[in-house]
Amino acid sequence: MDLQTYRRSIAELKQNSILASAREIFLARGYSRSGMADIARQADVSTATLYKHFPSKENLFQAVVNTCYETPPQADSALHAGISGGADPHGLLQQAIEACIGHEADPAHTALQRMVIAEVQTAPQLAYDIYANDSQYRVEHLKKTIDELVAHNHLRPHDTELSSRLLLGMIREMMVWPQLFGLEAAADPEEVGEILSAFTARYGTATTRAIPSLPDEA
Amino acid sequence: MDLQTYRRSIAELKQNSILASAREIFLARGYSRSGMADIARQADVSTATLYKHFPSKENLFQAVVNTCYETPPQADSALHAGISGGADPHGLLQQAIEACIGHEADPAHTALQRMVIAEVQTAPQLAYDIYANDSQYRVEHLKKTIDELVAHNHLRPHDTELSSRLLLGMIREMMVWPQLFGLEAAADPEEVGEILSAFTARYGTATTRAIPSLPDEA
Amino acid sequence: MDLQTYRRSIAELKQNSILASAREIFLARGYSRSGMADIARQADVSTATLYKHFPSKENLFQAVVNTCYETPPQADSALHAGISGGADPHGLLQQAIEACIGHEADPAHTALQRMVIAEVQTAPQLAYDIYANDSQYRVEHLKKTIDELVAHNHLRPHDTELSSRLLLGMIREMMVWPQLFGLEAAADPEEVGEILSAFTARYGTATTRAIPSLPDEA
Amino acid sequence: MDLQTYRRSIAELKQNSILASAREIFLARGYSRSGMADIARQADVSTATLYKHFPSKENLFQAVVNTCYETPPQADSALHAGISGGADPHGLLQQAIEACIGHEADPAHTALQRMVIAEVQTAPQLAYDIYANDSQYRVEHLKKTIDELVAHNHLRPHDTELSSRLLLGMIREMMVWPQLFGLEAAADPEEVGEILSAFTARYGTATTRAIPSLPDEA
DNA sequence: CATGAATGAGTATTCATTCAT
DNA sequence: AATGAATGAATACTCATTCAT
Repeated sequence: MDLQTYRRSIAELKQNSILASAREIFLARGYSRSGMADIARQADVSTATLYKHFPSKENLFQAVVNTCYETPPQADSALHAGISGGADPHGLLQQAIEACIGHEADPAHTALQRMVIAEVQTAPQLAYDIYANDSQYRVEHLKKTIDELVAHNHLRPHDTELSSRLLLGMIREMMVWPQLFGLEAAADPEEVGEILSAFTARYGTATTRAIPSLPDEA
Repeated sequence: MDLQTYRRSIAELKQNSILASAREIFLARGYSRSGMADIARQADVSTATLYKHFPSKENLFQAVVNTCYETPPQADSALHAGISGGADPHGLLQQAIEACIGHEADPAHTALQRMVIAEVQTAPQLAYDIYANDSQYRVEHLKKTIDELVAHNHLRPHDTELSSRLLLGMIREMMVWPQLFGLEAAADPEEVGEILSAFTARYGTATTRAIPSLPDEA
Repeated sequence: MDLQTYRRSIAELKQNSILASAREIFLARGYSRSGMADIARQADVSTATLYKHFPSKENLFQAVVNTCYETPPQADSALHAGISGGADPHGLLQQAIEACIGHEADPAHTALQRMVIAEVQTAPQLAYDIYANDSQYRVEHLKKTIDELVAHNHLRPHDTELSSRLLLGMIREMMVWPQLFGLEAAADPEEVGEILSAFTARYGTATTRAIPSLPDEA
Repeated sequence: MDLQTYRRSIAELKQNSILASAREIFLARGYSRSGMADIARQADVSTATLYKHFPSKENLFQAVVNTCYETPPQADSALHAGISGGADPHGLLQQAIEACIGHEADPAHTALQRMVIAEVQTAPQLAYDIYANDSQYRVEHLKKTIDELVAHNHLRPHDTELSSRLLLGMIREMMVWPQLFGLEAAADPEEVGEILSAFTARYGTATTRAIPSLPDEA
């Protein structure tokens, strides 16, 4: 039985090595320009071994994509701590937005999206899954904060699902879209501030709405 | 000299034929799955002729992408006519948004974006150009309307460049993003309405801002 | 010693298991389309064990082919019983022919022949052995009956080795040859009758020869 | 137009070169052990060119098989000349048999049959075609002579289709079967004589039947 | 100047065989 | 002694690009 465990651990090591190699190469070159031989070489295994672990290029690709979504659930304790302690509602929203930016601005994440987008025609299901998973993930994250603020009367009750998406859209326009086309996009505080203002202008209560104003309004 | 003109016209015809064929095939199959031989066959020229006109696949691809942006600037006469005639400001904004949606929802446009995104690593300059051109085009279109509305005091003075981008971001989140991942996305009037409300809430004057309200506000 | 015997019996079991598995797979798919891994899996042993028992694919193939010829010689008691009891000589010959057909029509037998023929260039000795073994087997079977009939004066004395081969040739033309090429071949009584007639016409005595006549002979 | 003819002639040369190379390699090694690269190399073309001419290995194989059956129709003038001139009926039959042997004993023919037999499971239609074509060809050839002899009362009227097949079966047993298994088989005059005798014993008229007799008959 | 035939360097995938445990 | 993971060499097939005519 010891042998089995040993072998399993070895296999896991190799598999991880392959996945890492594949991830790197796929992200760097895209799906079709990545060769199985290259991936194998970089993972220090033979192509045959590679195929023992992943029966096809597509399969390997999917596995790579999946590993990119196995992110450990990050503690959102800061949020709850803050809201109960009467923390600044603007600060909380801003934090949520910046967290979202942090995720979306990850170059690996962008590269992954590029690949999936490139393979929509070939692997529509994968693209659908990624879209659903990804958008859902981001929206839920934002929505949780927004719902919290609504619950504490810092935002007016409304369709928070939709408002989250609009918020996400503004963030993406600023951060993700340029990156997707290869541009470096840094989070500009002014832009983040304007996004925040636009959001509170629509969904804030009298208090929260009042704070950020247009430059020309006295 | 006549012979030269004749030859030049023939060459132009062939070039156009090649471009049309390449456009169709590229859009249908994506860059890497498109073969030069297929493009040549469909364009009814030899591969050698194809290579005379476009010295490489990448070059041809760039040319194809460029042709897609040589669309004639459509007359927006309706806008100016409307605004002078005291037309409904909400209606005008909505028209602008819907025009934007109409452009972005074009499947060919989406396919093109997919391809350019897929080739960012290979052709970063092209991707940059497309991003700049495309976003600029859409933003300018929206900005023109917004500026017009500002000029007529239907919106408050503000950084319309930025507000246009935020507006575009919300539109894209609803329309472009799903399509990019292969999902069908239809323009939902409610969503469009909410986008409009969010925009006017932030940038509208007292009059325009008041009209659409959250359901729970009396 | 007990341990050794035990081990030997285990080894024999495995060997048989491997042979059975290999036989099935070889016959079903042919030599080159059969994989050692598949054979091992079906025999429920590891590939290494398989290679311990049979050092190469070709070796295994030869062993398989050989097992197919280790069929126990079936008792032809019916024959001797019949001939002493003054049984119908035509009936006896017909029985022998039909027994031959029965053997040759076995799909497994045909598949085996196909494989051996396919591998003549690779394993000429094996092919030679099979040819010798197989033809000898069939010829001897027929010859025994023929000799018996000669002994009882139902056929004239002659080179029965040669006549057996001619008889076998006629049978094979009707049964084996089509099957070898994948056609279904059923034993047509008329054809069998004609073979019989042809045989007795040449080798029969006045009595036996007379019985089956050409349609146009009065 | 001259260019076209030139190119066509070149293409034909290459195609023939490929076919010759493929024929040789296929016949020497069998289908599955023959590599397209080897065939291309021997034909002095690139694999890509090979694939331009024959879109797949199977296709090439079929083409090779077909070329083996494009034998020029041999003049059978000897037959008709002979029969009208009152030639020896035994001699005519013997000639037909020997012609048949000549064809069947061709090593290339045997190798071809081996290959087709080996690929029955993969290409059943091809095997069927070859079987039908080949057997039909041989049978017809024999049948023509037999019919001729019947017409001239040298053989009794009978089902010549069937008798041809029986004759072919005897020939094949002596010549083809051993060769198929890799044995050299030479035409033994005694055996041919016996085949002839067996045939005339059954189908000959009183005259023709009488000539060759069993050694033990006075 | 246009052609289409030709190519070489690649592609993913398979398999008989061996080796560390 | 048995395992199953590992391998290297091979396989059929493709494609962007060039060259002789």
